[in-house]
Amino acid sequence: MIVISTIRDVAKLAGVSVSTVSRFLNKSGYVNAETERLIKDAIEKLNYSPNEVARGLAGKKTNTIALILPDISNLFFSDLARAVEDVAATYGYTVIFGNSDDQGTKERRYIETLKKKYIDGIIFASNTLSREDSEMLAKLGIPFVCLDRGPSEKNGSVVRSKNKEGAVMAVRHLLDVGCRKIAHIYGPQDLITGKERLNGYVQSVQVFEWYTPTLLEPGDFRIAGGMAATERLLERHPDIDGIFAGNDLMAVGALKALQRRGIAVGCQVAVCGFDGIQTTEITTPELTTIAQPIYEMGAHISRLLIKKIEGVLEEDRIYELDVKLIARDSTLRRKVPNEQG
Amino acid sequence: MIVISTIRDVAKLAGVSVSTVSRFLNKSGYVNAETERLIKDAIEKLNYSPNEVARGLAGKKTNTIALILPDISNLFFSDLARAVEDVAATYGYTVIFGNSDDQGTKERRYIETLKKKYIDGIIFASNTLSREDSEMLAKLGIPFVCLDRGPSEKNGSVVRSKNKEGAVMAVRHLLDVGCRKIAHIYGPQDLITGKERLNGYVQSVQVFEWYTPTLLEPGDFRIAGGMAATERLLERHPDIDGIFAGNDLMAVGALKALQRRGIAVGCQVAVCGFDGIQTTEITTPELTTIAQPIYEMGAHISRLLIKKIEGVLEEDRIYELDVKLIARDSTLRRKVPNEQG
DNA sequence: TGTTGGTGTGGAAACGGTACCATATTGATT
DNA sequence: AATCAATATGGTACCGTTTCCACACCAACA
Repeated sequence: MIVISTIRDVAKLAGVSVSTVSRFLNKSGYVNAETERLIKDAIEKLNYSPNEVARGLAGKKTNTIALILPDISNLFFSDLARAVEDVAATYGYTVIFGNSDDQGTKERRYIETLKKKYIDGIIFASNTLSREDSEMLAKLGIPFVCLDRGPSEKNGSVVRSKNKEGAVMAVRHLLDVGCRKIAHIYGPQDLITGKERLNGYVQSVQVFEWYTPTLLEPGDFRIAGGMAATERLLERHPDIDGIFAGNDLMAVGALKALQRRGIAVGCQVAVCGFDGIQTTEITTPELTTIAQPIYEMGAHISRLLIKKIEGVLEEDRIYELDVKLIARDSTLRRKVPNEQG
Repeated sequence: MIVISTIRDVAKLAGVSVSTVSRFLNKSGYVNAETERLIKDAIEKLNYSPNEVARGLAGKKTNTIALILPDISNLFFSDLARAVEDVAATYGYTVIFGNSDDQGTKERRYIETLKKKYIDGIIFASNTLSREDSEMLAKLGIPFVCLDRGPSEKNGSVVRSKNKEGAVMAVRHLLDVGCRKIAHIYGPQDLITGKERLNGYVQSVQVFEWYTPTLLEPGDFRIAGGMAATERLLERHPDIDGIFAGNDLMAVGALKALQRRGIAVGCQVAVCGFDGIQTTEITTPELTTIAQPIYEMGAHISRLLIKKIEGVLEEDRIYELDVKLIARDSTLRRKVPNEQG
């Protein structure tokens, strides 16, 4: 067993007081250049590094943040988590993660635990945060930021992308490649992502005479839901030639359902997703999608939280990031323009 | 700002000493039934719950474990992470994660940080842990367990699956569906998964006259690597009718390369992967794979670590979990037996 | 010459728990 | 009546930091 040295050991070896060492470590207050050398040497010799737990207790700062998300095994969130951790590590923060499965109880349990652990701040990528909880956090003085939330409450800063605008882009793209009857599989309406994308779709298509509300079909943001929704759509409207899915997973489901019916994706029916997860490159044909800057969102939200923690930032804001159309083979139709891949 | 109460507040309100409250909280030592009631009431009234940081400092136990993996955005590891967190939460542990990108330096940096934070134990799903590091951890008395490591060193317990056996299963399956010239795209040979799967393949095929070492091609366990390897294989052996890829991502790459050449996957060339990640259900055709029980591995390794932490477990062992063939359309050939899907 | 103000340092009380040790009471045992 | 073990409780040092406060020194300034 190795013996770990403490600040007292350093102080003793350097022949100064504990306070002086502490002042040196934190660059707070005066330390003579000469003394500094002594302390540095002692630290070197003892291979000392400060105990973070003791620091946490004394200073109520643990250099740890938490990331609460619905499910880390969901592609979107694992990408996000990667970004969050990258940025956090850069700033010297450690990341704790928790899966909420979109259940308020689980989320609350995490908050409870995190509070006891003096976590410095929380990122909610989960959307079950209730008003009471957010107020509680505010009262406790725990900084937090949210992903994909509406501006409904005064709940911290929010990072999201231009969902409605993206939906408009998707529809326009489908029209551009020649679609004349476009259906939409929309996501859960308690999620801003589900709602805004639906809004964008409706706004874009309602001017056309072919539009009818039966071209709308609900999905659950998952593959199976996308498949089922597609089946129902084809039942009602065998003549649709374009599907805009509320997210990529449902688009994958649509792809599978179409293929199962022997419908050629791209030629007969064009499919466009939303999110830009890695999986879209894996399907055959590759999936056209409105890509959110997932990594950037994670990096941004993470930086935001850290700024809040360190007091650099005070007012809460909503940040809307740009989305980007990535046209691929799932929307490759007759009138092929000789542009991007 | 809410005022948080301490154990002293509870003691005062209950009219007992701090020690008694502590004894009650930890169920250590005697506490009279009457006193217990008083304490319980006080705790209730003050909405008290013990400060984990102070506990950590006093007891050197933080109820926090760390999960070091190459990249959380990699499907395999995000599945694993989900399992680890689920189990950890059940046992009252919180999970910190870190991306090592398989770089020893990053890994070492995490260890350094975790040590200072009195983390209770570490799971290494990353394979860059050096002998010195593992010895250091042992000296520091920090329990740890590893995923997918060889028994080379005396480094904690190891959880992995039957890689060689799985490779043998893969080859047998390819032969069963009628393949007569099977190539193998192997993974990095510094990983036990890469090595053992290659072993299994070679052992299974070397008895056949068609076998030649040029049917082996290295890959990097990623999609692009799988594509490139497939290209090279087809160059050398245009007549191969089966490909066993060392993991699913490379199998996806093979799929893409074959499709790009207009080769019908399943009919002309059968493809089998290894791992059983979700993505295998998304490709067209769906990918046959040797599935590792990923969730189970994560759950198991996590339970193992917790047992080590709590002293229930002492000797280190290697646990080898069973793999399972999941036959899908990517290996659907002429002689179709009317069995499973 | 007494008063500033910057520089440099140490002592000690927090932070919020745990755990060891001392002490007290009780009923049973010898 | 003395001894003992089980029950019950309190006091306090300790975990390893930070931070506040007191104090000392020195140069400059009025």
